[in-house]
Formats: sequence, C-alpha cells, structure tokens
Amino acid sequence: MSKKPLAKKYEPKETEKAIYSAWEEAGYFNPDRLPKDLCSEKAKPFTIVLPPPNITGSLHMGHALNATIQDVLIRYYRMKGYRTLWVPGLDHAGIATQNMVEKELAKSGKTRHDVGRAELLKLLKDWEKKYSLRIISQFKRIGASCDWSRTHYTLDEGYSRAVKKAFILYKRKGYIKRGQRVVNWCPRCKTALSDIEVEHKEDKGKLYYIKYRLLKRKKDKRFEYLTIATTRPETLLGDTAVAVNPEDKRYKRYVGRKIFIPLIKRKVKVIEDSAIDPKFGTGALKVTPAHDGKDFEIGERHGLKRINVIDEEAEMIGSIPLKYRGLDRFKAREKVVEDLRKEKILVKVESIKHKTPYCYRCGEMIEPLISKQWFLSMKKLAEPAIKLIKDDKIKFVPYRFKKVYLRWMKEIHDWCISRQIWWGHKIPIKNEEDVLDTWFSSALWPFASLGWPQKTKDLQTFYPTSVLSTAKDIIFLWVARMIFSGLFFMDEIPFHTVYVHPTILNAEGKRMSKSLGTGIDPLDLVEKYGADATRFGLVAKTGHNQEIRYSESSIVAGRNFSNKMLNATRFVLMNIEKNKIKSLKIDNKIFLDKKIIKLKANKKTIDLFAKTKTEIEKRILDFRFNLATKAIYEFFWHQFCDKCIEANKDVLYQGDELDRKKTLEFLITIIANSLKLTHPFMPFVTEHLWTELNKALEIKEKPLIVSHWPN
RNA sequence: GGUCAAUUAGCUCAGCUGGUUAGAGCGCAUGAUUCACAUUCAUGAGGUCGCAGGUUCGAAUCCUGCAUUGACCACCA
Repeated sequence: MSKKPLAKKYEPKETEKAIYSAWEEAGYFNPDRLPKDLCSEKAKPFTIVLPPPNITGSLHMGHALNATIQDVLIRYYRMKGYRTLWVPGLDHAGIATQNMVEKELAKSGKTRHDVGRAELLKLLKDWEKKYSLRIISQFKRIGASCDWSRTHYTLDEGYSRAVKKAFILYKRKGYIKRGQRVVNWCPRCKTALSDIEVEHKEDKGKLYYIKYRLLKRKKDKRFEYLTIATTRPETLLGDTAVAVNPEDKRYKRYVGRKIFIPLIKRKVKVIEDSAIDPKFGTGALKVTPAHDGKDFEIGERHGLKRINVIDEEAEMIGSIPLKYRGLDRFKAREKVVEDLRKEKILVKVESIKHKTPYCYRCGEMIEPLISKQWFLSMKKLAEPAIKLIKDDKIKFVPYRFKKVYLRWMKEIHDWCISRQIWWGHKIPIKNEEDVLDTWFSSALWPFASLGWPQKTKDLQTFYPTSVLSTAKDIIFLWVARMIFSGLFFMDEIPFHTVYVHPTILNAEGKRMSKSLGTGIDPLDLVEKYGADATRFGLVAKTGHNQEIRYSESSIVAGRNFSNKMLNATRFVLMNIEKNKIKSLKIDNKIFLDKKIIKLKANKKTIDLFAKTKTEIEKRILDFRFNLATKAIYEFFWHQFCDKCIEANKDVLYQGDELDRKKTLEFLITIIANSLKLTHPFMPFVTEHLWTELNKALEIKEKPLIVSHWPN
C-alpha cells in the first residue's frame, strides 16, 4: 500500500469537486438513503426548503451566505442523527426574468410585441434552461448538500397544478375577487404591480401651486380662488373634486361650493375628507380618482367620477383638449405648466424633496391608474398569521423582525395578484390572458415543494419545515405570504423558525449591485480560495447583525485555517509513519489515560474541547454562527496546535514507545473530533482529512458527512 | 412622519442576561525557524468602548436625551 504524505498546502480545487460527487452519488443528501446506524426510519425530521433563487442570473454573495448557513444547519443535524432534508428549487421570477429576455431582445431593436407571445416564451425557456443549470452547479460548488432528486421549479407541471389549485381554493372561499381599482402600473413592463413591488425613492421634485377659481354665486361681488398644490399638474385634467380637511377652518366656507378645474373649465365640488393633511401645501387637494390611490379612496367615499386621462403607455388620453392628447406624461406636465403660466394661475413653484414610486424590477416611474385586476383579500387571511406570530408560534431570529412583520401584517392591503406579462402561471379562468404574480406561486413553496396538493409521504414527514433562512428584503414579499398561505392551505405553520441573515455590503459599506459593478462573484472566491474558505469567511461574520461588510481577509483567514487543519493532521500522520506505529485507534477513552492527562496542556485541551463542542452546538442553535466558527478556530489553532502539539513534541521525539503511541492516539483523537466539529462549516477539507486519516490508520469508517457528531 | 439597527484598536468586527488588567483577524514593530504549516511561531505597540446625563458598590454592557450612518414602513397630494 503506497502511502503518499499529505501535501504541505491544501489545494481545494483538486479535492472539492470529487468529494462532492462522492457524497451525492452515495445518496447522503437524500433522507431516504442515509445510513441506518446514523439515522433510523423513525428519526426526527429536520427540514429546510431552499429559498428558490430567481433564474434571472447567477448566484451572488447573499445566495452564497444563505446557502452556507442552511448547509451548516443541515450538516449539523445530519450528524446529530436527524432525518435531514434540504429541498432545493428555482423560481421562474415572472417580471424579472421576462425583463432580462426583453433586454436581450431590445439589442436587436425588438419588443415582446414584435415577436409575440409564443416566440417570447420560447426565448424564456432557453433562458430558463441555461440559468437553472448554472445556478444548480453553483450551489453544488459551494458544497450545499441539497437533495437534488427533489428539486422543484415553480413552473414545473406539478408545481403549476398546486398554483392552480391554490387559486381555485381561494376563489371558491371568496378570497379572490376581480375589480377595477387604482393599481401601481409600470408603463415599461406594462403590468400592474402589488404595493410591495413598488420602491419609493427620494427625488427632488417640484410642488406647483395652482389657483382654482370658484364658481361665482349671485351674492358674490368678485371672483374667489382656492390654491391647491400638486407635484403632478398634468393629472388635473382628470380632477373631479377639490378636497379639504373638515377641521380646516380656512376652507370651511368653500365646502360644498362649485369650483372650476383650470384649463378645461370642468365644474367640480369642494368636498371635505379627513384624509387631507391641512399642513401639506395649502391644505387643499385636487382629487384625481383615476390616477392616485388615495384620491381613488376619496372618490369612493364621495361617489366621485373617475376620469382616465393617462393610459397604459403613460400617455395622455381621453376627453381632454386635443393639444394634450397623445403626449407623454412628462411632456404633458410641461405643457400644462406652460398653459397655467399663460393663464396666470400658477401661483408659485416650490422645490421639494419627495418620494416617488418606481418599479422594483425595471426602475420606471410608476403611474397609478385604474385597471381591472384580480385581488386577494387580505384582512381575514392576515388575522391568524398575526396571532401566531404574536404568540411566538413561529420564532423570528433575530427577534426584532417579529415587530417588522407584525407592523406590516396589521396594515396589510389587498394583494393585486394579476400581472399583464407573459411569463408565469396563467390565471385559471377562461379567456384570461393575465398571469399570476410570481410571489403567488412562491408563497406556496414550503408545501408545494413537498408535493401538495397531493398528500405525499414527504408532505406528511417533513411539513412543517424547521428553519427558513432568508434575506430581510423579502420578509413581506415572501415570508409573510408563506405564513398565511401555509395556514390557509395546510392549516399549519410552514416553518418553526425564520432566520433573517445579514445583508452583505461591499468594502465601502454600500449595497453590492450588479448594475453598478460593485458586486463580487462568490464563485470567484471559491476558485481563488476554495469553497471551505469562502464559507468560513462568510459565516464567521454572521450573527444577529443586520449587515456584513465584505472583506477578503476573513476568507483568507478561512483558507489559512483549512491549511492549519491539514498541517496538524500532516504532522501527526508523519509521526505515525516515522514511528511505524500500527493499529492506532480513534477513541475518546484516551482522554481518561493517566499518562496523557498528566501533561497539563493535554488536560487543558480535553477540557477546552468539551467547552468548544458545547459552544458550537449552542451557537448553531441560536444562529450565532460567528461565535461557533470563532470557537473552533480558537480551540484548534491556538490551543491544540499552538499549545498542545508543541507541548507533546518532547514526548514524540524523546519519549518511550508506549508514550509515543499514546500521545499519537491522543492527538489523532482530538483531530478526528475537531474535524467533526468543523465539518458543517468546512465540509470539504474536513472530509478530505478524515479520509486521509482513516487511510493512514487503516480503518474503515463512513465518510465524515454521515459520521456521528461527537458525544 | 414612524420604526429598527449601528457607533469599541489604523481597518473589519466579537464582547450573551452589568463584575477582576476591554478581545480577535488583518495591518504595524521586533525577533525566531533545517525538526507539520511563511497560508508559520513568539513578543510587543495601539482603545478615556459616538456625546451628555442617570440607575448601581460597580456600566462598553441597563435607562433617558442628543449626534452621525444605514435599513425599513406610510395613500408626504
């Protein structure tokens, strides 16, 4: 048998891919194929559903971090003997993916309407194929031990059946209704969006003060005016009232009177509504029910007419003066302002900062308009989902996110679930061309990815899932919706714990962004330092903090640590070889050996090992991974290598044969146990060293991934 | 307008429920090393823990206020 000494340096590239394939082929990621002595049929399940990445592109640092966190949990629980299942999958990501393909199309000067629905869908399918393969291979590269035999995709046939079923069940119970309401319309994507798909950005804008003339009554001697303030003067073409706050004494005398909309001389009423803020502008609001959510509601309360003056392309339409018709909304604004000036009723223009709504996918400015859409009524669905979280039936980690969730849930609005795009699940109603919001399908993920609506064995065994690990920006878009969906369809929570991991910022403390080129590709890091180092470096910064500033030095530290483990192992193996010692055992009984304990450094190492093990377990359970990695790093490097190995060198070089043997057995046992503790964080190097160790000792042990966590 | 978080060594951050000389990694300085590892080892310099009050025998840690930064929420017309 040829024994090749370990290389001085750990070379991840050579080992990681081979190790991953070996695990996968052996079926260790599949709970049904775990070795029986590790995990019996009756073992408790531990389930995670992977937040399915969008097929829009490749993985970013956030994915890498989240994959690592979930893998740490899965690997830990697997070694603890749980029936672990990590369900992977992909999300078709409706608007986002369609936009990517449309962008490609735009390069040849075409729009989706030029090529048509069938052709666009074909392009989307190609995209889907390309990126889903890439994303999966990236997850594998980072070491994610997902059960790929259970991979789901939100547009798969089975999954689509679940989506259809969900829609029908909601509708049957009266939760889904169709109606005309003001929705957030993206004139570029040409679709409605839900409220949370709108991003508000602070802009420098202008507040225009415009004089509206009141209708002269017989008793009036001269004309009276009421000045209103608006940031969108072009919408006055659709005004159907002017409103003031009922408490506002300044305007009390105007309430009920007729007033003229400038430029078009439409006669409307001055009404009072408590939604008006007397402190904003002049305290008088022009009401445009067709083009503003708040105005729409005021209109509902007062039975106002809705006049559409802006269409789905954000161009002016309807019964308005010809000169405005067909103008783009911003051109129309200029024109209206110009005309107001001419009529000398533009009192003043004020520069203000205000929040403007933008499409979260393409960045176009939202145009609120009335449209016929499908809505999911939220109030009743939200009730149990609020109570549950209040009672901590689902635990948020860090705990503060409970509050974030509750605040949103309590103020929830109906969810506009229809989209006027082509990529997604068609609404299961005859003659309906719209598709469902992509989040409607991902809301079903925890149970639909386990086979729902069929009563599968997986669903029975693995639902509710254990932990959901996710980014904080999708607490509302996704987490909240999984919770009420789970309660509605399964009558049970979808997961016990929600872990909200920190956001990775770049070295300057800014958000990593692909478009700005400030992103870092985790796969580059994996290539450069290895998957273990990348994982370690990321997780070592992850606790209950809300952000991580990316720094390569922690990944370098991870790489150095894996090299340190290799060299400690190498040292011991070299000594075994040198001393020609046979039949060494890895056995914790050596910790009780009097001769071993006599050496202070050994005693301390044994004690610290126990403490380290407890600390790691505790820190995995409370999601303070940074402290877990710190514990193993400190123990292995600064106690075991720096102190313990050094202290044993005298015995190894000058001791008698029995002492040498005992010492090597002790060192090898500490190493073996340390490899186990480190495995969830650095699976590859630990597995690699475990193999080398077993080879050298000529013992046959199962791979580390399915070995028992130390007692 | 509201909510949440952060503020500790040159840089990036730990420091859990208050308790002896405040820690790590990187960087820096000095030295070591044919004997596992220069992706190494040893030693060291460097902090009045954002500011101001308060509670306490005792506060980086708890409370109040303020400042700065960041994130989120809201129909800021």
